[in-house]
Amino acid sequence: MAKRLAIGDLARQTGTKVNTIRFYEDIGLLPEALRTASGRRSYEASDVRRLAFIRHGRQLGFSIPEIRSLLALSDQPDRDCGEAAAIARAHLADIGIRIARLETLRSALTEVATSCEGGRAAECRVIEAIAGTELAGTGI
Amino acid sequence: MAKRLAIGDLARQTGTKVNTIRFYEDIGLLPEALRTASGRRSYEASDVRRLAFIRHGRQLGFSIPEIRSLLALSDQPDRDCGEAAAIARAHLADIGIRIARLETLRSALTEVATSCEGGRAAECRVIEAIAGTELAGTGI
DNA sequence: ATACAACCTCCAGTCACTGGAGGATCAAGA
DNA sequence: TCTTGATCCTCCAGTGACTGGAGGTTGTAT
Repeated sequence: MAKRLAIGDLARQTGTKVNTIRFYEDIGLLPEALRTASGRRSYEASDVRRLAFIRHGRQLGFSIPEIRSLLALSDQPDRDCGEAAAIARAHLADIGIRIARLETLRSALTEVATSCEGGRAAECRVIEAIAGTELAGTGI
Repeated sequence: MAKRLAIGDLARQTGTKVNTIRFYEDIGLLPEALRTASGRRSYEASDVRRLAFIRHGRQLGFSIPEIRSLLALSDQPDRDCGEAAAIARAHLADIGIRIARLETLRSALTEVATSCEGGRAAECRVIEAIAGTELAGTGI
């Protein structure tokens, strides 16, 4: 039969802490794991993919409700594909905004990081640049 | 004498919530405010600048410990500012990774959205599209 | 004089985890 | 077989960075 993974294996394969996996199960992001006779959680490859997806999504700054809705996309039965497309489009708009914000942030930080020539903090342009940075309206 | 500001004025001038200002005082990011005879906090221009610095730093994604060390640097102008530049560079690297990931997600979702729109029983395998995405060389 | 906005302190809640106590179970070596 | 140490279990408390609210006081405009 297919090889099953203990929670620690799943944790190692996805770079997630064991407690976090149990937390995701608690809040319903991961389905309730099958248990061994002794009560230990037992996983398979699809759990690795789902959890990897969740972790990527979190690293990208999506909230758990947002990830829930992204996951719903692939959980959709085929007949609801139109709805899935709508969800995907809604996220696409959001992602465009996020990318734009991060690019604004990147250029601001680039200026901040490159302007320091070393030396005394009194002349440090990093601090000046942060003091003068306006990111108003970017929603960051 | 110089004009003093109430906490609400400081809040408006810096786009900060009143409770957040009190919180920053609690954790020592802002010095303990002077008080009026009736016990209300009273601020001056330097507090506006310090709080603006804190808020800008937060918008740039610096943690409170990081902001604390940036503030310490500008409070002690004789120290070396290489630390400030290092903090900024670390954030730049992180932002680069996030932008790359979001762009990957964008193209995957575009694929999902367009294939679903085709009307056929599309395969909305969002998890595989994103979970399997490896960003080589990002260290994650 | 009376509203009512703004202030005060203190505390609880949010989100997304993270860590630890206290106890059971498993796998490997002596 | 026994023992040791890693891993697992549940449950609960703590973190970071706020946010909001209760309950009470003060300032100001009419």
